[in-house]
Amino acid sequence: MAKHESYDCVAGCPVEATLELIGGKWKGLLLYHLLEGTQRFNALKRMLPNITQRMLTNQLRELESAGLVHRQVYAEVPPRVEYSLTEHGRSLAPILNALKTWGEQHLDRSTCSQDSASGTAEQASIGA
Amino acid sequence: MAKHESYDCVAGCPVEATLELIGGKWKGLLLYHLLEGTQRFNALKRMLPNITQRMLTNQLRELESAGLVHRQVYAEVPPRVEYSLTEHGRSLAPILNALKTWGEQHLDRSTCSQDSASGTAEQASIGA
DNA sequence: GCATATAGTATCCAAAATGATACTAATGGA
DNA sequence: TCCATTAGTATCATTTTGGATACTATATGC
Repeated sequence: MAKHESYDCVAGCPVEATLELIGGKWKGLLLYHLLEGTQRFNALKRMLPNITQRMLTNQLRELESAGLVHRQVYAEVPPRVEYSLTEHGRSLAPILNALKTWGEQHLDRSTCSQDSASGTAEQASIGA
Repeated sequence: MAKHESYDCVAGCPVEATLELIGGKWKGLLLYHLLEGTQRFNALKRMLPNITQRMLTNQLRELESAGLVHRQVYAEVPPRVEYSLTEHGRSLAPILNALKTWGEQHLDRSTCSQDSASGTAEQASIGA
């Protein structure tokens, strides 16, 4: 999504601005996983099997410059880098949970490859 | 943002899926404005001064196919088309409000051109 | 001496999103 | 007769995103 520097909105501007921070391809996911606690680079990579290193680095750096994520480097070999949410990032928790809840209630679950509930059918397909 | 068809996430998937629905460049804004009620095409265009017709049509159509927005065409001349939220769309209200509140509290207000509160300075700039 | 692991970079390319601009139809009013 | 209005389309160019691939450093274990 292209950034817009001058928000030409009068009313909904903060909505767009917030959406821009968390709207990268993997950012929602990353934030969501980091909500569970500090994670190393490779741990995150394992959680997102299809992400490339480039994108993982990239998205994490963007989250870092947005002040949402803290990056802690340990001078060891092999290197160790731990990522965690800042206070700022943790304050997104209600939003992330709202997104998750809405998605679970309103989107067809079948798009997700695996999930615990596969027999129960109380989920609404989009048209409903 | 590129769509991903097969959500490779096990846990945060609904977060990403929901984000995809509302993550278009103007979608957050459009949904936010439609929360206030039914709007005609040109009314929306006036609310988003920098949007092009192409993008407005485009984003509205996408919201429509996502089942979030209803498009009512009146066979008049000149044409009249009214856009409103579906139930599905209205159910996003908590999310949109959460995004707005978070943005107001955590983002530097100065990026926004105009807004009512310009004297009070209780907003935190990003670094805080 | 060599492979392994970690957390990256660098480069190039493809695809998707967005923007600019010009065009349309039908009717009412000046 | 001509212009304005509405809600679009069509076409093209540009920008932004995302993906593939190959490359790096260095201590450790074998």
